[in-house]
Amino acid sequence: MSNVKKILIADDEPDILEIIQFNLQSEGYEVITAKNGDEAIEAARIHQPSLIILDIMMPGKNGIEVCNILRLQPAFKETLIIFLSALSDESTEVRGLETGADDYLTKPISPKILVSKVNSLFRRVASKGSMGMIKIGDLVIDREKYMITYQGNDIILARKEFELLALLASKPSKVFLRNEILNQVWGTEVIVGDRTIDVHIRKIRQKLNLDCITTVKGVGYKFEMQ
Amino acid sequence: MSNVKKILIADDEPDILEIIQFNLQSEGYEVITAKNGDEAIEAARIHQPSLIILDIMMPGKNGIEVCNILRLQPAFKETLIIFLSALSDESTEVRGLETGADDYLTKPISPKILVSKVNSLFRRVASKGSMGMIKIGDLVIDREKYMITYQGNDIILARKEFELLALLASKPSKVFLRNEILNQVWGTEVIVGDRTIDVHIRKIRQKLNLDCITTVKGVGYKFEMQ
DNA sequence: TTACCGGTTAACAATTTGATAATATGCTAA
DNA sequence: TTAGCATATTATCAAATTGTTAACCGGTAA
Repeated sequence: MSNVKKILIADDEPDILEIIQFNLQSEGYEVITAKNGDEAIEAARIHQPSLIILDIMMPGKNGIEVCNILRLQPAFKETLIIFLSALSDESTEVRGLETGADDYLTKPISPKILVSKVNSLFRRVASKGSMGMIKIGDLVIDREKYMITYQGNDIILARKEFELLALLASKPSKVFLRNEILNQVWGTEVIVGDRTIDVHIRKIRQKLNLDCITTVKGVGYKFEMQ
Repeated sequence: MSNVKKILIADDEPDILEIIQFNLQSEGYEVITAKNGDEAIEAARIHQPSLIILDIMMPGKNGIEVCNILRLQPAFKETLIIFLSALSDESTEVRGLETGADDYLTKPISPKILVSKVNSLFRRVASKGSMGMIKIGDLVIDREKYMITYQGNDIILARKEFELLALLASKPSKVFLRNEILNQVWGTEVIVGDRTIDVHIRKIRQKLNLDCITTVKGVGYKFEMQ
C-alpha cells in the first residue's frame, strides 16, 4: 500500500481512546481521535478515514446518530464503521447493525480482537478491489503514479498497455470480452482494428515476462496470478 | 435471486441447532443441519449453501478445521462462514477471524443478533454482486470467470460447450428441446445440422467425466446431478 | 531536422474451434 | 426378431480466432 490507512476513533472515555489508538498504531495504522459525535463528524470530513470506530454512548450526538448522518453523504457510503458499546444491550446492537455498521464490539475491549476485526474488515474490502492501487501477489499496479512493480522491479508500460493491464487486474480471473476492453480502454468512439488488442496484450506479456494473462478463445482475456 | 438462500448450521448441541434453525427459517432461509465437522463438510459439498454457521467446539473435526478444509476448495472461496463459540476465549476468536471466517458469534446466542448478523452479511455480499454463478452440487459454473469447477478441479470448456452447459444447468431437470438449445446457444440466424448438438453434448460429457446430462429421446437434453 | 516513442495496422503463422460426414450403437414398435 | 429411427462416437476439414513480426505514421523532445 502506498499510503497508510486512516482510522478515526470517537469515544468520550480518554482511556479507551488511548488503548485503541495505541494498538492500532502499533499495527501501522494512522489514528485520528475524537471526543464526541460532533468532533467525529468534523474529523471524518477533514481526514476522510477508511474506517471509523464509533462509541455508541457519547455526549451530544451518539454513535448511531453519527453513523446515520455520515451514511447520508456519498463520501461515506463506502467507509467502514464499527460500533463500540459499553452495554451489551442487544437491541442496541441490532439497531447498530441495521443502521449500516460493518461490525460491532462490546466493551471491555480486547485489543487482540479489536485488531483482528479491523484487519479482517480491511481484508474483506481490499479483496473487493479498491481503486488507485492494485496489489496481486508480487505485482503492484499504482494508477496514480502510472507505475508497475513486479518482485520489486519497476516495469515501464505505455499508457494503453498500462490501462489494459490495470483493467484486467482490477478483477482477477474475470474474463473481459474484447468489447469490454475496447470500451474501457479505447472508449466507445474510437474504432480500432481487431489485432490492436492482441498486440498490446503481447507487449504486456513480453514486458512482464510472466504468464499472468490468459486467453479465453472466442471470449476474451483474463488476468490470473499462479 | 431466484432461489432461496441456503444456510448450513453445524453444532453438536441439538438445542442450539434447533433454536438457530427455527429463527433462520422464520426469516425465510432454507436451513440444513449437521451434527459434527465431517457431516458439515459432506453437507456443504452436497447442498452448496450460501452461508455456513460453524460451532467451534465439535466432536471430531472442529469448526476451524472445517473452515480450513472448505476454504481450500474453489467452490467455497466465496461462501460466507460464521463461527460460533461457547467460550469467549479471545485467542480462539482471533484465530477464527484469521482463518477466513466472515463473522463471529459467542454463546449464548441471541436470536435477534444472529438474524441481524446473517441479514447484514448477505446484504454486504449482495452489494458486491456475485451474479452469474451457477452452483449445483459439486459443480460450479462461473460465467464471469468463464470457468467450471467440478469437485475442486478446474475444467476448461470451449465457448459453445460452455454456453450449452450453462444453459442446461441454468434450469436443472428441465428438458431443453433441441430447438430451444439451437436458439439459445447458436442463435436464430445460424443454421446447423442435427448432429452438431450431439457432438457438443458428447464433448461436455467427456470433459466433465460425469453423467449429469441426460438424453430424453425424441425430445432433448436435461441437466441433473445425481 | 532527426531520432525516438507509442499506437496502429497489415500480413502471415499458429492454434483452436465448430460443423459435418460417416459409422456405430441402442431403443422401440410391429 | 428386425426394420426404422434417434442418438453416440469418431475422424476430418474448414473457418474462426489469436499470436507474432514488421512496418507505418504522427507527435515530440533533443
